[in-house]
Amino acid sequence: MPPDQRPTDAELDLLAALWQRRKATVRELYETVAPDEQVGYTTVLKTLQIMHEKGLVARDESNKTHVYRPARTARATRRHLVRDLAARAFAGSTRSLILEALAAKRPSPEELNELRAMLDALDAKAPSPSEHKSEPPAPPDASGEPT
Amino acid sequence: MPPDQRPTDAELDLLAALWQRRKATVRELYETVAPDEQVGYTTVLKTLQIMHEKGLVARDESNKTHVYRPARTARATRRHLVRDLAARAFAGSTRSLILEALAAKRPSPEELNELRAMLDALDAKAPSPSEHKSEPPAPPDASGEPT
DNA sequence: CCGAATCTACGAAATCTTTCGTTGACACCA
DNA sequence: TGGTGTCAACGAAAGATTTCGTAGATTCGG
Repeated sequence: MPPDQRPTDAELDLLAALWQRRKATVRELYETVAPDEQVGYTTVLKTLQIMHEKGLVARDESNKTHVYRPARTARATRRHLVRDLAARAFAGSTRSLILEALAAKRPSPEELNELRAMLDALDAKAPSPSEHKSEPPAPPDASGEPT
Repeated sequence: MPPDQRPTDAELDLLAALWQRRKATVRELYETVAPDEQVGYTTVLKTLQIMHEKGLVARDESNKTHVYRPARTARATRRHLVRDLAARAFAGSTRSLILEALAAKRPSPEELNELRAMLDALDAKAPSPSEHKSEPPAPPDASGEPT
């Protein structure tokens, strides 16, 4: 029953679309996703229904045409995915995941400065002991989607 | 035939064990992995055979007891996984993946300095145009496993 | 040489994921 | 009102992954 499963590939495609739109109908998602992936309308519908069962999305059923939205924020899901990948492929080390990500795509000088700024912001706040309670003071969300 | 598939979860467990040992027999991997995961010997064997078909591992068949080793370096596979996650969950942005990873586990001051050093090392080498040819000048592998 | 232990290969069940066809409800409009 | 179109629900096929049992070969110790 853990409401925190890792989305499958097909599910993640839909989540990604939902992160951009905040909310959407099946048809909207179908039209967004169908050009890339090669899927039919009912496939999208069914996947959303499964995601709803799993608690990955919430939906508004007050109208005939249901409106879906992510059950968690993009940030929360993404963080979960990063942690999961760190656990499975980086022996639990988020740090070495970051190092590898840096190597994976060499950042531009601007991005390097941005990252530096991020690091400075992080140790400005004395390394807090509480790993679980408080959110790390929202680092600038560079992703473009709504938080 | 692309020899570059994303390892499945079960496969990644075995790969992780192989990254540590560099090479191992089925039994060794079984004993490594069985306590955590709950799997039988032949499951491990079968999975390795499949991984061999897929080109994820190579094996020495000169003795009756085959010896397996990763077909690619941990770094290459990890980088692939990072890129893949960036593509699927971060709209292709490795940078925002990194930012999320920083938020996921606040690094200690030492780690922050390490990361800073890494950034400095990166822009010391003028951002090379060639994205494909040369490896980024091996950043210190902080992961503990053999490269 | 014999039996026990160990190994690979293979097949197939069990499970999870992805896909789509069909059905019935409902809405719209000519 | 009746036809057309859109919708959710459902079931089930197709595909991928994970699991293990069984069979046959090899090795090893007595």
